[in-house]
Amino acid sequence: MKEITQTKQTRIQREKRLLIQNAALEVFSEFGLRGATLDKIAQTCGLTKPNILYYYASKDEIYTEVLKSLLEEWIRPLKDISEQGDPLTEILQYVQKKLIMSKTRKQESKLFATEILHGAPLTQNILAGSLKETVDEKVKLFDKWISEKRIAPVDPYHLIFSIWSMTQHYADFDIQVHSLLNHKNHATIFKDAEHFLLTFFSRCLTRD
Amino acid sequence: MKEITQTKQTRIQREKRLLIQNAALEVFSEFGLRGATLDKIAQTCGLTKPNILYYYASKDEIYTEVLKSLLEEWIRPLKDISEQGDPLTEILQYVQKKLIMSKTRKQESKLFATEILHGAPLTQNILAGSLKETVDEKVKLFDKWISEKRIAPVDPYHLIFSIWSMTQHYADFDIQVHSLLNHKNHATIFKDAEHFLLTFFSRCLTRD
DNA sequence: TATTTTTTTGATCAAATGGACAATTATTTA
DNA sequence: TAAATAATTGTCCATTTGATCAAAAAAATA
Repeated sequence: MKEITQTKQTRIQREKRLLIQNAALEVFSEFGLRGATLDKIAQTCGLTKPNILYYYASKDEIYTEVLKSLLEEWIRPLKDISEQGDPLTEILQYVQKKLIMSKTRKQESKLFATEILHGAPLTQNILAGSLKETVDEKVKLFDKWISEKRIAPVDPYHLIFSIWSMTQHYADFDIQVHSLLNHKNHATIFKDAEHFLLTFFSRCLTRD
Repeated sequence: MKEITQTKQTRIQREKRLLIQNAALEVFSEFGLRGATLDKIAQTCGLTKPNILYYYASKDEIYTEVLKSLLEEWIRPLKDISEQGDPLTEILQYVQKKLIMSKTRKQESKLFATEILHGAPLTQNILAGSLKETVDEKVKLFDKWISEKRIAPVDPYHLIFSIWSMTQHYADFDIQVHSLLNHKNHATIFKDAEHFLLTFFSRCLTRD
């Protein structure tokens, strides 16, 4: 097996690794790290189990890689919040982006949630690292906006938590949401959710 | 092994079953259904594995029982919302109760979240049953309050989702919350969260 | 095309794990 | 206290599963 650190990857290596990652995301997000089996991943991507272990040293390595590539994408929208823009618009846009991610990246959301829920064994350094950095930066920005009276005073950390929790809820708890809404049309639910969230955060952030 | 359906349970049966349930809650909430092992549960409560299987037919049966007893308690505060009380006060009190549950019943919250996240294989009937019943009832009440202009107009279903998601976030994602808040004192975090949530929902529900 | 390198897989292993069971011990009941 | 019932445990089993490896097949390279 080739070293992961090598710079040159063959075409086949690139293709197969991606194939495995996609299958792994599907299986891990549904069953969790321990519930997922190499057999299921193999079956999902149409490879044999030893073949998978030719590309990845272990099940844990697959899990770690899937999670890593997910996390970057996960943080990005937060980084996009711009000091130049209108505060309320910027924040509401962030809410919208997060909600869209819940709709289009449900598997990623669930995988991330499961990871944190079970103690973030493989993510703790990232949580304390690049995520924390970005969050702290935006918290400062929010505090600035508050002191300039451009948004209503709220604890910026908890504001961010509220955006995360409310948007991700539609991905992570989709079973419950659909069940309670009589299995209403998927698009309708997200349209309603968007309207609710934008109203909600507008009201909350424009109060004196 | 005695039938579960029998009415008379011996003292030992009652004690040991409770012992097992508590240990199971601890282990299941940390590792999930598949990650939890009978050995771990046995070790946690100081019994032997065969002894556990003397009281429960299978691992799944333990899981189901723990989850069932959890769900009743989980729904209760929602039922407490009273038509007689002041609308805003009633809703804010519900928020507070849910937040307290996140603080004092973290394991239950995590177990429930994991269950829903992974497709609610053992809970779907309850979701569609007694929980849905209670939710629908309170949604009607909220709609009534809105039509009477006693609270601001919002989609009641999504309002409930927002309360659930924001409060449970402090239990389910505690690792992330603590990590981002520099491992600040536990009590302080919940005090801040409470203040944030009450401000948040007040603003949102008193807008015209 | 011949040689080398990469990729694939069937067979297999060892550890973990849910569960069974008979034998033993403790408790209750008559 | 003796008999009956309940509780406990050591031992064992079958299955699952992550991982190994040597041999075969395919692809790249010279």
